[in-house]
Amino acid sequence: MEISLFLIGLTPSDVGKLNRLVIPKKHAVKYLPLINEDQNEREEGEIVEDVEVVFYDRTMRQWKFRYCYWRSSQSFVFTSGWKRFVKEKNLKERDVIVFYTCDLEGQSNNFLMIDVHYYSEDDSVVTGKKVNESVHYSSEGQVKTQNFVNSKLKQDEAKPVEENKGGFMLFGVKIQ
Amino acid sequence: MEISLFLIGLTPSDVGKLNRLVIPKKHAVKYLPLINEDQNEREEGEIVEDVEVVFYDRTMRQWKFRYCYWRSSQSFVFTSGWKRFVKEKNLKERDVIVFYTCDLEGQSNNFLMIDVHYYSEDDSVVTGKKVNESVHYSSEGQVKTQNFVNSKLKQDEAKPVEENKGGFMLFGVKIQ
DNA sequence: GAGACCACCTGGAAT
DNA sequence: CATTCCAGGTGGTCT
Repeated sequence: MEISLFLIGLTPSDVGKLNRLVIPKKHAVKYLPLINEDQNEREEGEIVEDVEVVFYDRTMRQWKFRYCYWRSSQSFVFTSGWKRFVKEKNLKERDVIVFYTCDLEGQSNNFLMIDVHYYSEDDSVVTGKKVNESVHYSSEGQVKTQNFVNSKLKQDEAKPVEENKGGFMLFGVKIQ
Repeated sequence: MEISLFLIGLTPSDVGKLNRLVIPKKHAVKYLPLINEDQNEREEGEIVEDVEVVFYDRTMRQWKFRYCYWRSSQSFVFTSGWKRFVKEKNLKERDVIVFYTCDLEGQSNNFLMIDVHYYSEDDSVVTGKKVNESVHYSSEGQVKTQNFVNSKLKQDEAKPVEENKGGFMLFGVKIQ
């Protein structure tokens, strides 16, 4: 089954000329590989300065991003590879990307997935908060956009979808 | 006594969002600390990439600027600290900043001073030249703005004020 | 040469 | 209050 890890609502900068995606720290430290955030960390811990992370989209196309920490702004970012993703997925501000881990019934071939949810005026949006914090969906498990909305994902919270006996859900489709 | 080193007439960019002040090269190389202008300069010459320069205004408030060379535009600039100066002095384009060195009668406590001359329509301006090159004053030693105009400073030229026996001039005021 | 990438910087907002 | 975070920037390097 797939487990939704976190969502990111895209800012103008995320899809603009800066060619980077800022990963909110709370998600970065929780779900992404450990990277060196500390100036004087040079121990055996195998903590590295940056790392290549690999995701798959719904078509199982592979996407690689350089994931690193910018000390000066104390922020976690995807750099290399992000621009291509934005262009080929035609991402715009307020679109939402969703990160999943795909756990295939105890098999060892877990992998990470990435998918996009294009912004629509129809989606209800919590007002008065910035994009990153205002993501939620009003539908009851209804597939609204690209056949891909997990119901009741609210307020940028990661929330596993419920398990289905005898199969698993992948991008809103039940696999037997 | 104080010695006027040079003037800079502020451009829109100097007071805008670029957060930098371009120092005309002729003044930078003549009056400011040597910084590394050359790609392959790595010798013992103690020439550094950038430097913090310290000035004092008429109230003896200290102002620090990062002074560095931008290879891409081949220009000498103040960066860090400049924006705060612009904001707190409420500088606008065509205002003029004046750099002084303050030489206290052979004492070793020389220091650099910075002051502002706010633009006024009354000031006659040489036409047809850009702001940086068109600075001059029409008054005959008359203090016009903020009690601070040194007379006959023309065409962006550095020109020492005449010495006064028994004291020195500081921001247009004779110190005994 | 233009664009992508890289390691920095900054101000405002949130905490 | 001070500190952290991060959206929006920068110049420089490489391709």
